[in-house]
Amino acid sequence: MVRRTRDDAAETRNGIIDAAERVFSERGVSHTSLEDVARAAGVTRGAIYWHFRNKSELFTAMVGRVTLPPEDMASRGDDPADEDPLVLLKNAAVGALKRTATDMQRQRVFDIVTHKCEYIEEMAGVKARLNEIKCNCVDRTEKAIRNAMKRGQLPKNLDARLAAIGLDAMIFGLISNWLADRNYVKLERDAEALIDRYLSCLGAGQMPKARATRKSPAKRAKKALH
Amino acid sequence: MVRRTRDDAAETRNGIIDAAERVFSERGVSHTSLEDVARAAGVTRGAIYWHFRNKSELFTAMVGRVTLPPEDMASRGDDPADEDPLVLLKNAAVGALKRTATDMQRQRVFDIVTHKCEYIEEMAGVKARLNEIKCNCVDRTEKAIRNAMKRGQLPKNLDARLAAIGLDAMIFGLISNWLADRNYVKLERDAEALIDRYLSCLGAGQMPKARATRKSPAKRAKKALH
DNA sequence: CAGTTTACATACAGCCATGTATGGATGTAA
DNA sequence: TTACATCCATACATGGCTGTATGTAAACTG
Repeated sequence: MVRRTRDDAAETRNGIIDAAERVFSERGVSHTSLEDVARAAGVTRGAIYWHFRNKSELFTAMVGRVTLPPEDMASRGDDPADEDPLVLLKNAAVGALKRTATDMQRQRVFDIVTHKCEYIEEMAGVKARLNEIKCNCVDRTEKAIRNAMKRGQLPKNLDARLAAIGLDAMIFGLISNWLADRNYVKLERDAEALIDRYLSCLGAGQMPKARATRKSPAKRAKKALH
Repeated sequence: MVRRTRDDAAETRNGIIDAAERVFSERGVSHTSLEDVARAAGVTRGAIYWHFRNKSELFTAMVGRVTLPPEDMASRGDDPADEDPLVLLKNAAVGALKRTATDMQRQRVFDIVTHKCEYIEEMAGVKARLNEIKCNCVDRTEKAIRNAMKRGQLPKNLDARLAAIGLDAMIFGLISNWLADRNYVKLERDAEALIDRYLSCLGAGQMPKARATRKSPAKRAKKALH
């Protein structure tokens, strides 16, 4: 009954979203009532309805609070001034995978987004955002690949668009599958090898020593990395 | 009120599942009531409760009725007797993608499974099946890659397990993204190029002429295909 | 051709979630 | 210090969905 200050109110709001993350990831979005969220947050539905119009808006706020893996791939070599776009792209991809593997909050939210909610018209807002993130991600990956082509790191006749689509699809698939079953792959351990293979493979046609061992491109990338 | 024969009953049952496919893919699984399904099927809830214990069982039956993309990759070169496992694997992957792009029913059901339902304990049964399908898929892909290595189609030091995981993740990611946005990629048109790139890249280290153009491995595969 | 089972439709009871309305206590501004 | 806005709890009304119980006509069985 004690009325709180503005900061306390913000804390309450964050607490509600924290509770929503936990409960949503346990019971799924549409199977959890706002009463469930309220109990988990130690408040009543009144508090939730004060901060959010309904469950949908709470969910949107929850998703909007975190950085999702696709948009986590910042500075990925899509700037023409980048000197080694291929390594930047690799680091961005591996970093996104590893951060996903270690950041519990991002795990929970991305798990909710991929396995614990249903995309119907009511969710058009969140779906639009996710879609925009994805398109943006592919576009920037494509640019990075194109830069790498210009700098001779990748063959000239590569279809940059398809290469970008394939890479992002693989990353998404890896995270999605891993979230569904952590034993599926040791994400943190194998992230670099998986990305390395894909990227170095793209440039296979350019690698003179490629014949000796498939690892050579990866080694080159690793060397350039440090 | 007209009591039907056994065949009519089976038809009713199928009609219910057909209706469930449509309504689930429109409104999501947990947001559709059995009344919705009944109306769409032209029956009452009584008919549904006669054929199924509850919505969960109806959903399970719906999923069990179709062949999902991962298990659709039959005869993929995982038999040691296969002479050209790499081409078999490629055909299996491309075929699964193309069939997904053309078979409306498989599209609907896989879309429901990936974007229109929530995986909570209640769905443990379906989740377990999907997981088994996925593990089985990766295992067989790994065997095919291993066979290709034995036959000299791929380098000896390839990590077959990771290569299989990467390929399956990419296929899953492509289908999932494409179902969420059909403009994302022209799946049917680009399926072969995407798979070709991945597989030919795996073997890049073995290709003597790889330096000339990245397409050479793909060409070889295509030649061997016919 | 009677009895039984099948294949549904209809009717009923009950809960649970939602949204809103109301109350109340305290911060905040004048 | 008063007046108002903020922040949240409580109370209430409502509807929708579920599961089951019951009804019933036709098919099937002997």
